[in-house]
Amino acid sequence: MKTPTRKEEIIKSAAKLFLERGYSAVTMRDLAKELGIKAASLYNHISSKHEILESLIISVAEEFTVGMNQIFLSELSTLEKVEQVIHLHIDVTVKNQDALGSLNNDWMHLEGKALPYFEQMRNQYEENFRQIIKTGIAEGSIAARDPEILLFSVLSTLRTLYLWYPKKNSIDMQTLKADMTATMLASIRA
Amino acid sequence: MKTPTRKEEIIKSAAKLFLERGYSAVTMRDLAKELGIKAASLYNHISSKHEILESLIISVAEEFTVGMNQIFLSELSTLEKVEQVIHLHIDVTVKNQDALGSLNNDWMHLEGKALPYFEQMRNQYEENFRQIIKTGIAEGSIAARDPEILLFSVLSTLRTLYLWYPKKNSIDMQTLKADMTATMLASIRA
DNA sequence: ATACAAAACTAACGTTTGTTAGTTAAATCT
DNA sequence: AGATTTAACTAACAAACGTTAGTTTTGTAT
Repeated sequence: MKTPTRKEEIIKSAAKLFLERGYSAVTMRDLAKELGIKAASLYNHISSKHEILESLIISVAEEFTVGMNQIFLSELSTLEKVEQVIHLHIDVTVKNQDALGSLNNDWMHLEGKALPYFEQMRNQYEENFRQIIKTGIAEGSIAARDPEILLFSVLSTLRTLYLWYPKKNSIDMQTLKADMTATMLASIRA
Repeated sequence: MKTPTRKEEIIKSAAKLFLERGYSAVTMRDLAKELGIKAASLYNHISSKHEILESLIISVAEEFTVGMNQIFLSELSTLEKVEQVIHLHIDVTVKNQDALGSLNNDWMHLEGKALPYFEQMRNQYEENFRQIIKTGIAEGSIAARDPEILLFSVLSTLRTLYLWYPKKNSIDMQTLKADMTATMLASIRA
């Protein structure tokens, strides 16, 4: 647990506010007030509001991408791969709770190269997941329903976890993983 | 198909832009440009930006509330109730595609009485759904897992449908309802 | 005590924001 | 045709926006 730099503290506070109100509705003065300083002081540590959004979203997106690629290229069975994806999602979400708000709702406000870069990661991620599901259907381990519906059904739940997890921290990590995995596997299993 | 009033056209355009960029990121000048007029002209038809958001969100929320109450109070079996809720969600989503963006992401920007009113409807909706699920678990028709996880899993998928449906309009309504219902019932069934 | 770096401050900038006031053009009704 | 309604316009406002420049305070190391 190294002590965070001031920049990291700013980004963390920003993530929290972005989650509550959305990127566009949070002003630099709001963010400054949250930290007990003036808006201009923020610029000793960060170069723009956009930089904050970018560093929030891109780092988490890369974490998802790396994890998914690893699973996709592994030698696991199809259902084991799905299970790993679920665990990946839970882990990344729990570790980056607030940032996931921006990733899900404010990615369209990314600027410059960051936007296509993000979109490409996101598409790649979905495509990998789609392939896993299609393979499962072909080999009979996953139900023969429309693959888009199966994909979107699982992905929706995973992507919305950030909204629910913080409110139900009575649930321990063990139960969360076990019950979520059971529920989602049941939804797609043949 | 009655011809829409100018006000309705404005609200419809607003819904589309709010969906794409979020309420706070859309300016009255953006909205005016979309309609081919000047920003000031909007105020001949609407009284404020907030009014637009409010009418978008509240009307759809009420539609959900009415539908859910009807199902909740019906004599159907638990699983039939869940099925009806799924159908309700699909119907309302397809009919109000764009407005669902605001409902899901911008409800916190509601002002005055509209905010607590919305929150109350939303809580009531979730509570009704929770009761249905708990009853199902008690009577053995629904899997004995954490009810919060079952609830959030199904609700997440339903609430995110507005993001997927427009992109996959190759899928016909018949298949959509059938496959979604099958998938989600499988996820919670005992 | 002095020097240096980190992090705050005040003041201000040019834009953009939602909105109002007052006026004009087009469409509909009598 | 004249009157009325509908819906557009131009011009402008005060407030809030992200950001810059220059300065002062605070904490740490010599």
